[in-house]
This record gives sequence, structure tokens and C-alpha cells, in this order.
Amino acid sequence: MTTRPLRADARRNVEAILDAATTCLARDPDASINDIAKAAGVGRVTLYGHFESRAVLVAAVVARAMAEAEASLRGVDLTGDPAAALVRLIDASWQTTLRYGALVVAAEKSMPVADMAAAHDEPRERVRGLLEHGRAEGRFRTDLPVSWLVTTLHTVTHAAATSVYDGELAPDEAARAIAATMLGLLTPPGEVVPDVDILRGVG
Amino acid sequence: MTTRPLRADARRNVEAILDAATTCLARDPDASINDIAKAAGVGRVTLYGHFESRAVLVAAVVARAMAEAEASLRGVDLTGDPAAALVRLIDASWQTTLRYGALVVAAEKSMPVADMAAAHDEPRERVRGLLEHGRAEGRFRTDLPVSWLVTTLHTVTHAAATSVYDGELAPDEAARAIAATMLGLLTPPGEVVPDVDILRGVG
DNA sequence: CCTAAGTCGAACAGTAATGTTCGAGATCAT
DNA sequence: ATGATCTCGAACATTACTGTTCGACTTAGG
Repeated sequence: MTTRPLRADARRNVEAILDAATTCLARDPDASINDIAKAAGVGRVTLYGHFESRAVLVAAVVARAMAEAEASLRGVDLTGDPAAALVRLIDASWQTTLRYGALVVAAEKSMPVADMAAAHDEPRERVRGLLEHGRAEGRFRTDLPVSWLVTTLHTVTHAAATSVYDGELAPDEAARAIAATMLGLLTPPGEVVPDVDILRGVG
Repeated sequence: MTTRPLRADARRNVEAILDAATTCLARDPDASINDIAKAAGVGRVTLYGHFESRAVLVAAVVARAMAEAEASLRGVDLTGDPAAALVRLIDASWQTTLRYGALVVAAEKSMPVADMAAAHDEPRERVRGLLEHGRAEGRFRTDLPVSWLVTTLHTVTHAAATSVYDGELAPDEAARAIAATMLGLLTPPGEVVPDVDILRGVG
């Protein structure tokens, strides 16, 4: 059952297809197989030679994106000051969201709901743990459900991605904007909002 | 060119179609004309008798939603304390977002980009004015672009709508959650986050 | 250099949606 | 109650996409 090693050009094409599919689907979740093949500089038949169906292709794209996200998040130190840890987490996850953020829309249409839920669960739990920690220390607000706070981080990050895409937010300002926004959002009523620039590399 | 007055049953059907289209498109922006007609308890031919094309139908649905939104927002008093005014604005706009929020996705696919931009401009300007006012008074943060702050209100409100839809947030908690979230988010670094419950009807 | 592996375009079948046409029948309005 | 208005299902043309098959061609690699 072991798949024979692909020829060099075939391996190149698979890579090109995955790259093209990533950018095409991020731009338009309804992008056709034809568009993707053309963007990859490859015939439609060749694409089907490597990916059985559209569903298989987007699954492969998503898997690759998730693997990269995992890798970039695993290294983040979530201990110590919760606010500082949050800023580190945002810095690490921002690039991934910018590249792959819009993919979820494409994924939602061709993947079973259970798989989507499972894929979302792990990163949400990671964030949830950090927020709970901050709440226990009195640094993050407790007057709103944790699940809601997790959702806001998610949604604010995605909003930043589309803002950058639309030219409303400069790419190099984005991570700081997200961090500043979240630090204010998470501060308990009656407490003072921390300055994001103190918590980041102050240049 | 003045359209003759419709017969009673025709008027009823037009209403039913608009209602059905609103809920169907909010649930699934790709809902087919067939689904909408069936949901309205009407044949597909009848629908086409009243709405030339899918584009015309969604335009009509959007127009009705925008009119209702306009009506509910026009009455909001935006003067006085900016934080209190923001809370009033959120309370007024929340119900509309909950009902019509997901429509924008459907609208984006069948309306010219210019129309979408124009439709978004007016409410954004309203919010922008309020935020500028708050910034001038030192109540809202000035270390982030206003356009970004406007975007966050937009995105947080929509996130609340989908959270309610998914059962993660109780409908009656939503408006308070949005207001609390935004008040924290908008507080300048170094300042104290206001308590939302003091600014709302304290029950 | 020669073969197996890979590519490509064209042409095909299948599906699903939009929009139109027709005529028979129901419903409102006067 | 009678004619204009409206509804409805079925059938049709059109378009767009997915996925497959075929045979001729190019390329990798020993």
C-alpha cells in the first residue's frame, strides 16, 4: 500500500497546486478547480491526478495549514505574566492567521462538521487555558464568559487579517493593534488598561 | 411606468417571499431560489413573477433590512457622555444585527462592490463620529486608528450574533457582553475600564 | 538513449442551479 | 358571476462546475 516515490516534476506540481489552492481559496472560498489549476500553472487533469476530488484537495490544504500553525504555536511560552504571554501568543499566531485565515470558509463547505469542530477545539483550549490563568490572577476580567473572550480573540484576529487585506491596516501594525485591542478588552472593569508597548519588544 | 396596485394575495406573497429569503439567506447565503420559494410556501415561478432575478431579490431583502436598521438607529441620542452613548447605540443596533447579520455574506456575492461599500459607509460614519468625539474627550483610546476601532465594533457585534446562533451566548446577555467588551477595548491605556452596568439601565 | 512516469487538451457525462415558457386552474375585485 | 390577475407544476434552454477518459506528447532518470 506504500505509494511509490513521486517523480521530481510531480512533487513540484503537487507543491505548486497546494500553494495555489491556498491563496485562491483564501481569496475566494468558491474558487473553482479550474482557477486553482490555472494559478498553479498546471492542467486540470494533472490536478485530478494528484487529488481525487475537491474535498480531498481542501482537506490537504487545511492539513498543511494546521500543521504550520501547530508548529508555530507549540513554541510559545504561556507561563508567567498572562498579559505578556497573550502578547507572545498573538505575535506567533498572527502570521498564520494572515496567510490561512480565510481558508476556514472554504473548509466549512466541504468538511464534515465534526472535523471542523475538532480542528477548532485544540487552539481554543490553548487560549482558554491562558485566559483562565489570567482570570485566576485577577489580570483578566471575570464578568464575561471565558468562551466569549476566546471568541473575541479569534474574531479580532480575523478582522485584522481582512483589514490588512483591504489596505485599511498596515501589515506591520497589525500584531500590535491586535495585542493592544485584546489587552484593553480583557482588563477587568475598575482596573487600569496596560500599555501594550511595555509588554512587547520596545524596539 | 407606475406599477399598478398589486392584488391582495400577491402582496401577501411578496411579503412571505421577503421574510423567507431573509431567514434562508441568513442561515445559508448560498440558499437556492427553490429553497426560498419553498420556505415561503410559494412556487418558484411565482417568485420569479415578483423578482426578476436572484440579484434583485437579495437587493430587495437588503434594502428592507437597511431601512429597518436606519429607523432603529436614527432615534439614538449620540450626544453627552461618549461611553453612555455607545452603550445606547449598541443596545439599539443589536437586535437588527442578530436578525440580519449574516445577510451581508449573501449580499457580497450578488451586489456590485461599489453598492456594498456605499451601504457600509453610512453606519460606519455614524460610529466613527461617536468614537472621534470620545477620543477628543480623552475617554476613548487614540493609540489605534479610528477605522480599526470602528471595525472592531462591527466584528464584535457580528461575533456575538453567531455566538448566540450557536448557543454559546444567551440572547439576553449579548447586548451587555458587547457593550462591556467594547468599553474595555476602547479605554485608553493607563485609564480605568468603566463598569458597563453603571452605564446601562441598572435594573 | 530508452522506458516508465507524468503532463496536457479536448471531449464527454453528470449534476445542479438559474431563468423562461406554457397552459390549466385558483382567487381576488367589482 | 365574470373577467382580469395571480398561482402553479412541468418542461425546457442555458450556464457552470465536477470528475472521467482518451491518446498524443514531454520529461525524468537509470
